[in-house]
Amino acid sequence: MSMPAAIRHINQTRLLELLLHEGPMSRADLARRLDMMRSTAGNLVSALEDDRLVRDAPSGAGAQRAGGVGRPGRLYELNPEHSYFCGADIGVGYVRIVLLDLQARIVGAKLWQDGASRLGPEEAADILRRLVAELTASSGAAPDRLRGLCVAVPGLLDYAGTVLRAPILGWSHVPFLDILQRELPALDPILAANDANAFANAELPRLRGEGVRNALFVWIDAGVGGAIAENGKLIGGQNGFAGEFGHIYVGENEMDADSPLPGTLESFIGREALLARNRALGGEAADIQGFLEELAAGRPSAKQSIAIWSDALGRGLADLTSIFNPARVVLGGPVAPLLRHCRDRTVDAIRRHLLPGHPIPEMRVSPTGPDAAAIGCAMILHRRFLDIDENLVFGAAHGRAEHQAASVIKNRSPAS
Amino acid sequence: MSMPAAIRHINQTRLLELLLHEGPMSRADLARRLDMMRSTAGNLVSALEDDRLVRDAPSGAGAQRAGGVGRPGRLYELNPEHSYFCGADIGVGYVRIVLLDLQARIVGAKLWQDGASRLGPEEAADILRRLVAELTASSGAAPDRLRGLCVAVPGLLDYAGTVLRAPILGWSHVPFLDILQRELPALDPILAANDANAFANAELPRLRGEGVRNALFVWIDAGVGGAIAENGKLIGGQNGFAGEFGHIYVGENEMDADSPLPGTLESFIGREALLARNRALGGEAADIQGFLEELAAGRPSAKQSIAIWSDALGRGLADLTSIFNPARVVLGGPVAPLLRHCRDRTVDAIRRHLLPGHPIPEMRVSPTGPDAAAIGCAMILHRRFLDIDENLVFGAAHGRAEHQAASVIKNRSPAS
DNA sequence: GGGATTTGTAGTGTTCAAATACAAACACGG
DNA sequence: CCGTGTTTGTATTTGAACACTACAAATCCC
Repeated sequence: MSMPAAIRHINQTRLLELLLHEGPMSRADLARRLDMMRSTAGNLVSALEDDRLVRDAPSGAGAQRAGGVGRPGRLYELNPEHSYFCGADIGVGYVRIVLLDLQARIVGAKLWQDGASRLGPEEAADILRRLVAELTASSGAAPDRLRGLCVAVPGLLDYAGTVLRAPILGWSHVPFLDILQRELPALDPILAANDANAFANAELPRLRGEGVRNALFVWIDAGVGGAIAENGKLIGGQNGFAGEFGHIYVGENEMDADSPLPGTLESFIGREALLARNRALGGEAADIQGFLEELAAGRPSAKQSIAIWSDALGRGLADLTSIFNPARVVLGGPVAPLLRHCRDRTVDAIRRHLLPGHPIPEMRVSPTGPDAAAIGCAMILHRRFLDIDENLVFGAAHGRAEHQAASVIKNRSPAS
Repeated sequence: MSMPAAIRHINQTRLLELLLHEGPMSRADLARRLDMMRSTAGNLVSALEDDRLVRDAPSGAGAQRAGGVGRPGRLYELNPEHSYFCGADIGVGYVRIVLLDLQARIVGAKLWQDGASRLGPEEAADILRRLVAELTASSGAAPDRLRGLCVAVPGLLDYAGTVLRAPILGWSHVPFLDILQRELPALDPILAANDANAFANAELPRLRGEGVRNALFVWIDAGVGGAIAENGKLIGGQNGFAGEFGHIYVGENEMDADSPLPGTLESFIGREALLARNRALGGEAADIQGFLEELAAGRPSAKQSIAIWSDALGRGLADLTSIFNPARVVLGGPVAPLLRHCRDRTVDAIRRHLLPGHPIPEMRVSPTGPDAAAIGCAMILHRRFLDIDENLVFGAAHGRAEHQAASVIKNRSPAS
């Protein structure tokens, strides 16, 4: 990138991110926050307004600043209609899809369901094509403003978008990204991501708002996945496999007989493992809902099961805490709400396995609903659209392995 | 940073790093590699030459390019005498210190030893002051060219440079960085680092040269520490504690009775644990050297001990591999050479605890000698001196928690 | 209604990199 | 030994972007 253009790109990006995170601001506000001259900020805003990336904020919004002395400024905001980002989530018997606008707000969602059918990749791509078309139409999003699609899959994906294994779906070595790109040629950036990673991306903006930049995300469903945020960014590892917390060793008394790796976290705290232990102890629940009811009813089997669940989770999180030193742990997925009934025991277990004085991360259950993975996928596209393109600024040499897709030439303005 | 200056800073940095990693080059070479005009590269080189940061490469070096058509270029290199970086390592009964020049070459080293004395922090600072003075003098480094000191400590440090605990030294809650800054007021950037982290910094340049950007470093001495490199950079965590691999859980059959956390990796593979198990099995070795001799002699106790050591290490590395997906694992420290006698068994143990097809990291024993931690400390300073200062380029908002010391205003040219 | 205060904008200057043109240094071939 | 081709290094011009200054516009307060 020619160099003056690079610095323009940096300043544009800083301005757009500021509007995203802090809401409507005037040119003068922007100049102060970005530490530049008002004239420069004004120049940038004018250019961005010409590109329709920002627009006048509706007069009501933003609450003109309180200490109303001097000429009031005109407030600007990101133009939500400039771009839309589509995120999806494929599971057993369902496909979820959501649409975010440039302000990262949800403007629509759809759910396709079909009993217990295990979707094949082509079938999934076909459903996605239909859902994307319906959703953009019903949301009133101009089709040429759709800035890509990202699909979450409950399995292991490499950077090339190949699903190496997704046992729940019965997929193995499926070049899913290639299939998607073939079946949906109209959508330009298409990405595929692991579901636990997508979940983490849905949670990251909240953590950013709270100033938390180092966190662990643990997704507990049938299997156990996760992700690691260091300094606000997720870690990928050599092949994009980083964050597989389900296979760490926590003890000898596992429950899930089907587990290919005995003694691992997943075989203690995954859904089937929990329910199997509960049954072995005399319970009858067939799903998490039922288990929580048995727990509420005070059945000893349920109490004992959740105690073991809690101890295993604590053992695993203690290891992860001593490895990563996160400020927070966010649990997500259908099994995560169990934490609400054993938080103290879990924290105690973590503490017991660490040296005295070691900082214990805050434990949270994700407030995001079942759309979390789909939202996270859309967030990946959204962030990518607004991020600084470090390759262009620093030149390719500076590193940063390419994530999940070839470098997109940054051109936020449409061909206008 | 005023903006044209920022882009100048980026280009200067790219140029200096290119000279560092690839050796002497001409202005035309630089222009090609950095994708800029020859005139621009020439301008940059002239300015850097005025600041004495680069100089003509000695005519012998660099082997004027082969296809000798056209006017030959004058080769430039980093001026090694422009800056020196001092790294140190404090252990039980010894203090090591090394000096690197701007080309990251070792220009001198010193070792202070005194039996088994446990140094106090003030005492250590005092010894360091003497060693630094002696080393700069004997190396012929101009004192005003010394660009700081970084000291490794075998214990847990936070970003403020406080040693929370270093049981081997008997330190606890020691504000070591403050003490160093008070006792060595002449040295400007003074940092303190964990020894395993420092070790990792000594290994990073080699990995970079091999194109490995995701790696684990495991330091095995009395205790077990480590570090994680993601995309070429070490991970710190919320307080700088990330990389404490010694406390992950690997089983019930630990050996070190003194270990405060039973069942952890450290209580299986740390030096005392290994030697204790060997003795329990009939061996007599009092140190690693002795153990290796017993092993070479074929004593069953030693064979059995190293098998257990290997299995525990494999169990721990399997967990870490599934968590991080590193391309390589580098072992360092006095106990690391044991791997050479049980590599296959260790790799098998890792594989057994992972799902089939999961990539197994390459296992290496660090080739760096006992100076590794001190060298790594000096490397931290060296890299910091040559790195792009992202705060100045992106503005403070862009993030990146400050590492180990307040932001240094980038000014590579001395007050000349 | 006048003064204080803040916002937005226009014009000027500076610092870069890009582009171009040209002189200098060498190899090669006759 | 000398011209030709090739590459290097440098001088000059041009353009892009921000910093800075000055000033008009809009509002509040007294």
